[in-house]
Amino acid sequence: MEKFYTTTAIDYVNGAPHIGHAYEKILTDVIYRHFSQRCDNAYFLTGTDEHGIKIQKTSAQNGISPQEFCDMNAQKFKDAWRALDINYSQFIRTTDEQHERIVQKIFKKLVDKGDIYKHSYTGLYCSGCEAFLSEKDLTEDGLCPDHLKKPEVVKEENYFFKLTKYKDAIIKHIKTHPDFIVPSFRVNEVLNQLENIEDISVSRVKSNVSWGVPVENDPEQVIYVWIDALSNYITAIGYDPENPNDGSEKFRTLWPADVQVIGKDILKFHSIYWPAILMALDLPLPKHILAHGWITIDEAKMSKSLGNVISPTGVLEAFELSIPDPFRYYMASAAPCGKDGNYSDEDFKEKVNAHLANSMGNLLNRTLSMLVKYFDGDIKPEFLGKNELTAQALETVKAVKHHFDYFEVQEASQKIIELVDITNKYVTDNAPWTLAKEGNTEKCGIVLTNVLQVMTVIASLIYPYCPNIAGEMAKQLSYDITTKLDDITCDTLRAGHLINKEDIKPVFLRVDSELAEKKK
RNA sequence: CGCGGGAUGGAGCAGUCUGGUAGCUCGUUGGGCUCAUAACCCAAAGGUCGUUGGUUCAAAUCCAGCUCCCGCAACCA
Repeated sequence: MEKFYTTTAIDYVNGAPHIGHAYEKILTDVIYRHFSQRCDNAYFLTGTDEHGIKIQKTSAQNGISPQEFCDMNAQKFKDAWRALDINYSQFIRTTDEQHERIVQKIFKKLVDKGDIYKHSYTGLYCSGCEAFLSEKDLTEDGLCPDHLKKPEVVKEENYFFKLTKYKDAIIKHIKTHPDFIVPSFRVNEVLNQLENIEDISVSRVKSNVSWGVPVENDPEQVIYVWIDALSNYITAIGYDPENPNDGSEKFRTLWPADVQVIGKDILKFHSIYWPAILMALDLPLPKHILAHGWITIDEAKMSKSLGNVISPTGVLEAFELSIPDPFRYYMASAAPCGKDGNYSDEDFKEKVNAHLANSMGNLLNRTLSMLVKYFDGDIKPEFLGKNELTAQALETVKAVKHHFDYFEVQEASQKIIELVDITNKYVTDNAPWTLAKEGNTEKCGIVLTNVLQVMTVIASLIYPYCPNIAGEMAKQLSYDITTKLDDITCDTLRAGHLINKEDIKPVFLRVDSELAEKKK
């Protein structure tokens, strides 16, 4: 694998980031970090969508300019992602100068090509919504459901994109690329939607929406969200519509994206509108569109113990966590690929304590302690070697890679914990403490060395979910956490002195544990 | 009859295509171990696999009907 390019949806900055935004970023970050362990050129784009009527109105209500408002809110997203260790390569804002300039050129190119045309149409306009409504949106009395006002018949001239021109090509693409839409159970939904598509309006009259990218040579029109927001995935990396084959090196290397992660609510735009735009630009389509589900919250439970957990960092604060790893782990393993998951603080505590502290963290801790106790913290060369446990670890690496190939992030995490459990059982079955007492030094050493060797594999595998914990594990194992997955052969452990007693630290303490209490 | 998914021990899920001892994670109870983070290992309890009927020597699994839940269709991450 030479490169891996992944994106998230860009978030609308009208409000503050919440747990749902966070879920998508964590999911994508885990995927990104995994593939960065499998290739040298992994790239992760995220960002914010900042134009449109809502921003215009909200900023006006707050008495500041739209740009100031966007600056303020975009920063909130960046802060949240920093707190969660979202390791994006680039953060694009649709108000970036480069983005706006390229969007104008994309628009012009599509106009020149004839795929965007000007068309006047008559519609039902609600001044409360400041938007056109279709008849099926209205109440039985023909009123706007939100404002209970009768919409006016208004004639407006806008630009339209010839979506229908690409209908057959998109259907064909979806049918010939069954893994284009992930998970596959969404494919039928999209094919159904495709049956009823019409050309889409891609501009707004400036007098209605002024906060947007103006159409070149037609200052009365502003480019609407489809072209503006969707194209961020290519403008960010230097697409040049005037010279696509000679665009930036970065663009030629990275495009097409390997996976674009989005919420299931915007699947239609990413599996129909976006491919059509790309086809119109003669660009290849992304390899996969991953539509994730929602994280639902048991609000009654949440509000009782945690207060407002809507904020992405709320969970960290509520449990006084200094690292985001447990939250990341929980989120990434909360739901099967594409399905909804549920958050509850009870479940969070249970899973995180059981998997990260009791099983994984404690396994490293108990093994290192024995190494110090029985071998002064030394790895003796004669104890290095492979056995059924290390073979099992290599099998797990294979399985995890396989799951990530299908973006089965939860399933992959289960495989990792399975390996941890097997290893814990291996320790208990072989009882190194008994071997030591019996004077069976060699077997004792071999058992401990095998376990520590497997711990380096576990550190690598858990790294995408828990980068800090993995880093701490690697530190205590003198292991290079940047080791590529393909290079894992279970002989990374080196003979010599490994660790002193005072350097053995729990990599993750149970939430609510006594030790954690003492540490405060 | 719009399209699609689902109903499995206390919770969340796998198993259904390719019928044949109902499995996993977490929780509960008992035991073991004593290296470790009240941890780890073992065992047990707990399910007539939504419902009715059919096919079969045999159905969670195949077929038909029914009930309930959910997704999409309808700009919520």
